[in-house]
Amino acid sequence: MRRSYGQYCGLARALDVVGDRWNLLIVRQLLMGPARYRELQDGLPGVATNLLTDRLRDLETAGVIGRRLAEEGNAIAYALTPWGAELREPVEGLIRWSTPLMTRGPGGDHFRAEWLVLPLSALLTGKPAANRSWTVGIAVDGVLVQVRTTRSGTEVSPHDGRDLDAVIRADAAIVLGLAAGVLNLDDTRALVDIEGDESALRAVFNPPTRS
Amino acid sequence: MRRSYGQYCGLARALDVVGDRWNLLIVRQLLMGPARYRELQDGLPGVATNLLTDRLRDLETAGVIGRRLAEEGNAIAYALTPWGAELREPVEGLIRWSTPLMTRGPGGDHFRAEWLVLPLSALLTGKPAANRSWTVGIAVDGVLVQVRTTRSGTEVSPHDGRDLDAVIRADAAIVLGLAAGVLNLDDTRALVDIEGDESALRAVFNPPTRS
DNA sequence: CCGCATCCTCATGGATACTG
DNA sequence: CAGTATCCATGAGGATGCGG
Repeated sequence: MRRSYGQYCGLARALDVVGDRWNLLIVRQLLMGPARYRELQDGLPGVATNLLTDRLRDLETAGVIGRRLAEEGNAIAYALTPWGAELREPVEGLIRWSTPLMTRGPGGDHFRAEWLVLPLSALLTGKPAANRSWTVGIAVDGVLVQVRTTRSGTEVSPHDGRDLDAVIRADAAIVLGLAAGVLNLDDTRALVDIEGDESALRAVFNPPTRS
Repeated sequence: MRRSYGQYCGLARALDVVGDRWNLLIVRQLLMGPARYRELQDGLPGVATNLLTDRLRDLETAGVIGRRLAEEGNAIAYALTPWGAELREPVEGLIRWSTPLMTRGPGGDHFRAEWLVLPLSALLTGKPAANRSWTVGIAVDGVLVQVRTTRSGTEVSPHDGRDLDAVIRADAAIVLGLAAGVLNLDDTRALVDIEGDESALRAVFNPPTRS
């Protein structure tokens, strides 16, 4: 663990635990589900193996993650503890805050379509619910993410094979702009490829009752 | 700025901006209002002057804070930009997450009563509103923080001199436990000193309709 | 292969002294 | 008061080794 701030302040103590470099990105990966060491390394381009090991130990000691035997074979899987899973709220808060940084586009940065699951969840949750259920697919870089809106809320996940009312194919920045509400479908018509029932996409991205 | 993660991911880009050591603690200080260099240094025990200067420059370049002339004299004051002020949400999320780390008590850590304003705001906001307005004082280490509940919400600030319906004097850990709902007034009777209308304190700490 | 541990280099952080 | 300058300790990042 990096040197403690030594302050009796909630933010300082939270950062003593998850403020070290890579820690919150490890949590991001595990918020999408348990993962093995190799999967974490793949999802965190640039992390050194010694750092990843160190951070996993630190987070385990602090009670944020746990190690257990993976489903298949006798390998190790890492997963969030219940307390660790509660980091979803501040992590999604930071993701919402980062919207101005994301709508600039990816530049030369690494990108994995799986990284869209959390931002879409953070941005779409809390929007007014549609008057019926819709399941739409968002295709970025050949990866299909699924958004399901019901009257009780919105959930985002990798595509599980179920029927989709519509699919939109676009760049990540466009998708995030649509989800954040800084872009709308009409303005981006030339930049997106739509199949299926377009009203489903409107229900997801443009809340039905705006006025 | 520390080396970028180089990931087109909202969390990674947010951390590229505010993930460096001390950055979020500087934001914490500025969430309580604009401050001068000296005040920041005082509120961040242990920070080296070169680091504070570096971080202030980084945050200014990124658009999180701004410099302007202070009210008095020709000194410089630092303040959050509108975008920087939006960090309140993720910061309060981290503070709420840190509750288990805080109820252990301060240990040997530095403590300033002003640091209670944000946690109390994060923990008390969103609790069911009382059926009338109350203004209570919370005295820790001789510093008086004021909590005002109205039907429209709860606001926390340093005491501004107005009349208080009640005052509670206790250790910081007790106060945070009460605000987080892991302690209640009846269990901590021996550890707190109460003046004034106790029902005002119950309205603030123990939501009126629990069942 | 997977899951690390070790070694090495260099950038960064921290403490202190100093200056316009 | 509001920072610079300097020095040293620490941590990050990359390469490689190695047991199961």
